[in-house]
Amino acid sequence: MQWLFREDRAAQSLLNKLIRSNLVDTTNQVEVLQRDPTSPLYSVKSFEELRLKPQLLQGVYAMGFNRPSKIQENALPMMLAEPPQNLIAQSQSGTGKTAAFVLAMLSRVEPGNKYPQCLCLSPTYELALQTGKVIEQMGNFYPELKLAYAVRGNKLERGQKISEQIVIGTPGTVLDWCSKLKFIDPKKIKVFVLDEADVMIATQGHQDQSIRIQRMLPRDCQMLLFSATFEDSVWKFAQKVVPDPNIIKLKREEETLDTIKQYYVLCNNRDEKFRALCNIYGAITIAQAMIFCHTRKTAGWLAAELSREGHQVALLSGEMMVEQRAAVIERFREGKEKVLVTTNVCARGIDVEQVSVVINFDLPVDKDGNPDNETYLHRIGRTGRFGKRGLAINMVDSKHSMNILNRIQEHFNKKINKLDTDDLDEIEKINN
DNA sequence: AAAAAAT
Repeated sequence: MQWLFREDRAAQSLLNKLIRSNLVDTTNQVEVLQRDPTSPLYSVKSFEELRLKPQLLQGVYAMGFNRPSKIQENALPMMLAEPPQNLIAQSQSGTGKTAAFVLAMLSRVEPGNKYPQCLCLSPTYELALQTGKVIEQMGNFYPELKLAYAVRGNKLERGQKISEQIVIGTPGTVLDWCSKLKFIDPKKIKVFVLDEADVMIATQGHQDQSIRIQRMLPRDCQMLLFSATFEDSVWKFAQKVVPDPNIIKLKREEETLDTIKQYYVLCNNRDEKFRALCNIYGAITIAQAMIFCHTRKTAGWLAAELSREGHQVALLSGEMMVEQRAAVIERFREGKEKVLVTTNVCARGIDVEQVSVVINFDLPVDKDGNPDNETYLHRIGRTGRFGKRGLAINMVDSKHSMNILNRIQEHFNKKINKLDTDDLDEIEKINN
C-alpha cells in the first residue's frame, strides 16, 4: 500500500512536469523543438533544480538572480543535459539570454585545466567587454578560473599559449588567436557560444569569420546560438550549420516587447529633425537616452551640433580607438553622460539600466535601403530591459523614411503612433 | 552602411 502510494506520487510529479512543459509548448509564446522529440520537455522553476556546482550557484545568487527567467527555464535544462546538446534559442531583448549561456559555459568548464575550454563570440568590442564582466561575476567563486579577452588592442607575446579557461572575443581577433597566432587550441574547446547569433552567421554580418572558427572546433563541441531575432533565411542557415539542435523560437507577434512604447516624429529634413530633437531634449534626459544614426559621419555631426547647443553628449562609433571606446561606454554606464550618440555598433546587447529612451535619428536600413527590421528591434531593445518600461522615438524626415517606418510597422504588426513635439507628456509618463 | 584583423 505504502509502495503504491509512493509510486503514485512519482507518477503525479512526472505528470505535473509534462503538464507544465505542455503549457510552455501551447501558450503560443514560444515554439520548443527538441532534437529528440520523444524525450519529455523539461523546464525548471528554480536554480536549485539544476544541481549546479555550489560555487556556480553562489555566483548566480551573488548577481542577484533569484529565479530563472522564462528563457532560462526552458534553455538551461537543454544546455546542461548529458551528453551535451546543441541549442538555437530566440528570446526578446533584456530577458536574460547572457546569464543563460554564461551559466552553461561555467557548468562545463574545468578550472584545473589551464587552457581554453569555452569560447564565446560577440559582434562588437563593447558587447564583448560587457559579457566578459558577466562571466567574471558569475564565475567569481571559482578560485582558479580566468577569462581572456580576444578583442582588438589586446596584444600578446608571439608563441604564447593562453592558460585562461574561458575566452570572450570578437570574430577577427578570435580567428587570429585560433589560426595564425595559435594562442588558442580550438580542438580543446568544449562549448562554443555565438551571442547575437543571427548577425554572427548572416552573409552581410560576420559569417565568414564565425564559420571559419566553427570549422576548427572538435565535432562534439557543444554549440549554443542566442539572439532576439532570426530572420527566416538565417533560421534555415543556422539549422544547417548546427548539428541536431534543440530549438526555442518566438512567434512573430511575441518578438516585440509591449513594455516599450513606440512613436514617430514627422519632419521634412535633417535640420528639422535636429530642432525636434532639441525640443524633446529636456524630456529625454530625465533618465538616459541613446540616439542612433545611420553613419559614423552623421553621428559625429549630431554629437557636435548638440554640443554646440550646450548639451553634454557622448559619441561612440567604430572609427574611434578601442581605448577611447571603452572609456566612453564606461562613462555612459556611470551616468556621467546622459545621452549617447552612436551607430549600429551599440544596436545590439548593450545593457545600461538607466536608458529609458531610444531615438532613431535615422531609421535602420540595410545596404540596399530596405528596412532593417532586426536592427530596429535590437535598437529599441536597449530600453525596456527586464520588464522595465521604455520609449522609442523614430524621427521621420521624408516620404521615403515614412514608407520605411510603415513597412517596419507592418512587419511586426504593431502600430507606431505620431508624437507631437509640443506634447511631451508621454515621455514624462515613462520616467516616473 | 557598420562592424569585424596583429592584415
